[in-house]
Amino acid sequence: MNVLNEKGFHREQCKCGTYFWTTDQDRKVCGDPVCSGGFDVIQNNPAGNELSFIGVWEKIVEILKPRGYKPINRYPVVARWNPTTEFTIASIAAFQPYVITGEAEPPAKKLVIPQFCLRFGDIENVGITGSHCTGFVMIGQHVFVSPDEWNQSEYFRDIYDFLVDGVGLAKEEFVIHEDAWAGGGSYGPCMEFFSRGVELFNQVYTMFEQTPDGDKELDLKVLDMGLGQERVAWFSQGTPNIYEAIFPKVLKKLKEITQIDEDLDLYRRFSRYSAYLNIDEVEDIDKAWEEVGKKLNLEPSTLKEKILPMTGIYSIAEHARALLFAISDGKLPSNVGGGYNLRAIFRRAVSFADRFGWDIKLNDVAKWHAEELYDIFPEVSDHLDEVSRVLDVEYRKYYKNKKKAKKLIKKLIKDGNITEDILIQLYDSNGINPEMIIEAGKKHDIKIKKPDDFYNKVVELHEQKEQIHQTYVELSLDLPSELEDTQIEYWKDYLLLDTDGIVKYIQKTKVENKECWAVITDKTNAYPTSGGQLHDVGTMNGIKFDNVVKYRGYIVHCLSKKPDFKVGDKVKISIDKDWRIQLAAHHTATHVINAAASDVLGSHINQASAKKTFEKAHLDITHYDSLSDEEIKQIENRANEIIENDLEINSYVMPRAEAEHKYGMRLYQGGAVPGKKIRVVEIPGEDVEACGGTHMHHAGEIERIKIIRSQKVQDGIVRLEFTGGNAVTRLENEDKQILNNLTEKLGVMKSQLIPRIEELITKTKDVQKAITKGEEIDNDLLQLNSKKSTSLPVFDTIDRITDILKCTPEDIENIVDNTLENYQRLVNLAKNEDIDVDIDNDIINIKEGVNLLIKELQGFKSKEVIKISQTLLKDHQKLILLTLIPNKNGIILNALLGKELESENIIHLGKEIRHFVQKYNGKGGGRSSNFQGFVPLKDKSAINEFKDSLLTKIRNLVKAKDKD
RNA sequence: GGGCAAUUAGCUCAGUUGGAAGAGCGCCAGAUUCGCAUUCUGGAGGCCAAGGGUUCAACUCCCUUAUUGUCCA
Repeated sequence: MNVLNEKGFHREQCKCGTYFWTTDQDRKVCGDPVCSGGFDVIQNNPAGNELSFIGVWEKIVEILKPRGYKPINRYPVVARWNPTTEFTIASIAAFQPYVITGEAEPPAKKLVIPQFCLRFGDIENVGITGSHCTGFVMIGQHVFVSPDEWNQSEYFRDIYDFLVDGVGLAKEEFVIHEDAWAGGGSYGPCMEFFSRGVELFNQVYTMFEQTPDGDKELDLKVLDMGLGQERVAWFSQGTPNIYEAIFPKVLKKLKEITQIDEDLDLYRRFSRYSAYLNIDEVEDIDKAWEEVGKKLNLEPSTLKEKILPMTGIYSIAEHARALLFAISDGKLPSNVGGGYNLRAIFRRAVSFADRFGWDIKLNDVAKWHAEELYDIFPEVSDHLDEVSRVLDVEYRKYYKNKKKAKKLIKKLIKDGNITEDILIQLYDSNGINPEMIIEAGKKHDIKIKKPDDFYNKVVELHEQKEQIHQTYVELSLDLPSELEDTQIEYWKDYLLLDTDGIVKYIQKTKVENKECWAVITDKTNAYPTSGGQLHDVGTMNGIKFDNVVKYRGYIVHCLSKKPDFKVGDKVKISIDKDWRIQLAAHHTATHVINAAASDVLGSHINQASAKKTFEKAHLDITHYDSLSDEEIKQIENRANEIIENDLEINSYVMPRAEAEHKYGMRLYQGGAVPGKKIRVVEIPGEDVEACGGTHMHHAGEIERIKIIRSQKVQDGIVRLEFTGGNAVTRLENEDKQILNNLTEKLGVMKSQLIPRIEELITKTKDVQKAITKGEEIDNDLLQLNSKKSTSLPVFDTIDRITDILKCTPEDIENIVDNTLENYQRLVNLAKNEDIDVDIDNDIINIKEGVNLLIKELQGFKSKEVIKISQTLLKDHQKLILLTLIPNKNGIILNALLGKELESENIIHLGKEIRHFVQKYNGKGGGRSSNFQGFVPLKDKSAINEFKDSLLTKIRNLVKAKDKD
């Protein structure tokens, strides 16, 4: 490196193998803290200029802007534009993948960006090691140029000058490592700047890409320099840890509230060794504390007592800042996906506050951060209310879980015998870590051993169980290499149904496990399944195609019959009109719903996914709670209001950079979209999305939207299912049909349906109860006679009925049928008066204090008979009660013992009767006080014979018992 | 994206190898009291999350679904 030689550096190799550059003739180790023995920033701070956190950014702009670097705004931390990552983890992620691949123009050829990033790999180290953060700003120095414009020494000199002139670091103070960096299929050499054990930044020269044919120089060379704004600020100020340097105002407030016994001097000394407490690199964390204690001449317990409260407020402050950015950029804490990381840091922060009994709300801490960062990130102050609401919900969930955990632990302690498996299971299923249980155990003098490799075992548990995902069968076609991409016609106008195309390729193949003839034409208006919208159906020269798929740049029509045309022929492609209009209605409706949900619920609403078919559509939105009926109604009303206003739906195809500049990252609601140019669909003033779907011209064409239902599909994501256009009418007709059928079944008018169904349900219940309890049955219960009526629109009526019956609309008729049948059966039984037992005449006295009753009950269910028996036995505690229910296959036999006989141990019904019925090919069993079973006897006289001998048997058994 | 757990009275939860649905709190009534609190007695309140399967018999076993929670990537 010419520049380095010119500045007086020379090259050395460290014992760890790394090549490095230094001005120090005697230096033999590289700058990594492991090789050079811990951090050394704090002693004799080497930086000449003290820069505040924001000052670092200001200084870099001051030095690099005159040299042609354009300062640009940060991108969101939720990387919607980037299909390779969920969160923005580095400044270069803002330009991945499409700028790097050359598909999209960069905002400027040379730029600097203060990119807030999230990384959750080191959560446990935050606050402890003094240098780790989950959220941090990576200042990017980026250049995107062709190979002939590339000037590596210049880029190196620019950042070198920032370090020497901007930070005021003498060149003797740093060491530069040579290394290589690879990622995303491309790679290049890099230079890492270390000083006193701290890596300040890393400059990567991405110049090559790996291809199957070997390495190739990239058409677009990329400079990727990422500088930790926090680290440089810390370094230049020489504070005891990174946190004191980056948010001093927030820390000041936290220290006021907590009144902690701050010992910065101790932390200063401690921080020299805190890298030894890095969870990732240390095997036994307790031992590590011990060692650090030794070096500081302190007992590990005293050390922890002094240091931990400080790590507590650092963690709280750090996590609150990360949460502030993540939530205001549209990510919600959740139990799945990336949202889980947010929940993890939230809970870690809150548990620090709980452990020390501090009265701190993260909502406030986030607000203070927004204030402290206002000069560099004013945008995070815009969403503070929403952030606060999200945090409140999170607090609620946290405390609910904690309460539950306490209860579980209490129970466990009571039961004793806490095994390793139980510990693992509790952690995995209930989130209760072993430390909590051990602590609780101590209070009750129960020793619980935590296995040494606990967390490894948890990981193992998951490794064993996790299976390989099913991959769908992909289409594979042998396409000629010169075939050009299909020209897309369907963006022009959704009502364009017919178009001509030249056949380019025909092959018999299988698509989604169905045989078909795949046909590719030079251009087509047939929409392939994509962006959550189902494919078109239609005909090609009269031959039906019922599927259309995307295959690389081609659109493949899947024909159901062998085509009679050949390659080179001109064919007419026609799309099914109803199908196309319906899908367009559903797709446009999805955008309308998205806008309406955002209006009603707040700006945190983002699309998580969506699906549009012929029958219905659904949209998954990010929201922290399930929706109330009221909210759903509001969204539906708002959506229909947009339709009534008949706003125009505009679509433009424009360069990606221009679209991003004009509309921002909200564009990527449906996910990342490839291509230099993207299509933007806009409902002016309501919604803008990058979208390739077929859309209507005006919102009014949707006619109306009906939200069918909403459900929480996972924590933080709510699904709205709805229909639009003709599908609403179709659905309405289906529902009308259901209601018509119901009026017939129940013999009422439509307006009386709801009260009648309610009546049916309650009277069925009441009759059943009256029968089983032997109560007098009110005549009113034996007929459906309510005259009440309520008048509701069709959809609302169906909604009400599904509520009452706790079922889906499809099941309504079935359930009403079953309930009616059951009601009729019960009414007949009640009228029969068969249940009234003439106790005095029917009871047989076996001996003193033991009575027997045998009773046949037609048309009852086994459960009902048991209930009736119970009622009867309440008044006759010295009774052995036998009941028979004849049905078409035989008789169901039940036997019960009265309470008084039960204690006298007079007979073992379960065993004895079981033994007895086996002679009749019967089956059954039970306990000493009851029997349930079945005997396959159908003939009346056979049943009577069976009854008699059963009576004799029981009488003999009871008498025999007497003799013992 | 995947794994695991839970779902029983208005609430918090028990329920043994399948064999008669329970407790505490709350609610209602009666007694005690000048009245309230308290205490005592009695009572109401359950499609055991939904659907299917196995079985003579399912809260219990198996499968599917829903909801809630949790852990991992």
